Amino acid sequence: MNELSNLDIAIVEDDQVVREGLKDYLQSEAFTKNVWAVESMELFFESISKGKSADVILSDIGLPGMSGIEGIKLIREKLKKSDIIMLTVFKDENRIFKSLCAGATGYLLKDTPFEEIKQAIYIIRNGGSFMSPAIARKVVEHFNPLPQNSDNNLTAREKQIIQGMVDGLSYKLIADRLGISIDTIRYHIKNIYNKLQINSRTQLLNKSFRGEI
Amino acid sequence: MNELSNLDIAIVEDDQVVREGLKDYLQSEAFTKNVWAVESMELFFESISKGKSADVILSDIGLPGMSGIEGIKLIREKLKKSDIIMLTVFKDENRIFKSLCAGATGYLLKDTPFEEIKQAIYIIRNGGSFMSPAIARKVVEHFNPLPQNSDNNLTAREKQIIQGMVDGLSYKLIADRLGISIDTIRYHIKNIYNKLQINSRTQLLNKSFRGEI
DNA sequence: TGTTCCACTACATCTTTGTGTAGTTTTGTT
DNA sequence: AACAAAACTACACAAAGATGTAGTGGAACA
Repeated sequence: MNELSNLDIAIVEDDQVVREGLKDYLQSEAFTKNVWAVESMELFFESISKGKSADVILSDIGLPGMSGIEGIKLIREKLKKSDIIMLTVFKDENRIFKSLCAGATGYLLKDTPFEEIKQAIYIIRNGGSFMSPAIARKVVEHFNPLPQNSDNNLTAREKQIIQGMVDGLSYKLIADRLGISIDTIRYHIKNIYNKLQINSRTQLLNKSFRGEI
Repeated sequence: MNELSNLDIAIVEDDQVVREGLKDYLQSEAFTKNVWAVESMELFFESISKGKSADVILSDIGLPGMSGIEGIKLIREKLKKSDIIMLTVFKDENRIFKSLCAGATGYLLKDTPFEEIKQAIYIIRNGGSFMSPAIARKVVEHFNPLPQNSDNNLTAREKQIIQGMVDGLSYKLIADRLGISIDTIRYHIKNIYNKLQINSRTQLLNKSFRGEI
């Protein structure tokens, strides 16, 4: 791993103990040039517009005024080369994915030891990414959701029809594909929609994309 | 972090040096009960059916016969409580996401030091997850893809119409929502489909779900 | 003023989708 | 054999979707 130096680090954290403690720790590290800390996103942007810079931003989510997640989006536009690491108590999937979708490159829980925060900064500035293990688990499980509830008891034929729908085929083309009549397609679709309690192809597609069928 | 003990660990790796080296290392660790190694997935399943067990499976991807990824899917069905960690040279997104979607709970690159593999096992068996930093970066960036090519130049109004389509609304309901006539909806949809070179709502939805618009 | 882009509206027409009703055949189980 | 479930087929009809043609008005710009 390459050595780092001269990093400007910004901390956005409303809890004073954490803010000052982390600032003191990082300031004492040789790889940092300037470490500054503010208690809100608004103050962060104010400092940026006054000329302060930040290679790495450590940001809480629950902040007074603008939330950390909202702040990321704006940071993403203004500071293209900065890395944003969430440092927060929140471990719900909603906030995890909103943060990642907004552009965070790291996600650490609040109880992460300072030494590990430093390691995460190293890793991230070297092109990698780091998440607290529990966060990484949720991210990994996002890609392999638990087997869906199959009590909608679709038959094999019905699943074939659904696939044709998802593939964007008209009833006629699905019928051609399966070698049956278009009226049989309609018959099956009637049953499918009843089982799934929907009444349009769009709803079917939404369910499919969400992994519900 | 809780101490672990009595773990059965299986290694599926066709490179003999890595396979034996890793087996020797893990066997010497106090938290392992039994460490066994095979050179293919087929042999892995053969051993399982003969009564061997595995709490953690360390698996390569490029294996003779059945690939590691195909193996995960089968393992996922047979061994619900096992953790599968990929240990591989491949760092392409295709394989990363296929592995995660198949159910892997960790993903390590081949050059990961043995000590770090051990730490990853600890983390994963304690409910977390661990990925090599470069892998984690690709996973994180998956959630914040680069800004999409916007040269389909949809107008603001067209985007509103698309949103109504994605929400599953009929033309009539979209018209109601926007306070315009249904003929205007049709007019916009004609333009939208021309710009996107599609001709059905399903194709529009597919593009939307893929993030192309 | 003229041009371009955008939004809005209307009409016409054909295709596709969705739902109800009715009946036959096939397959699997008891 | 009887029964249930699944699959297949047909007809009817209304609503929704897709596409072409035509026209008006507003905003921005040269």
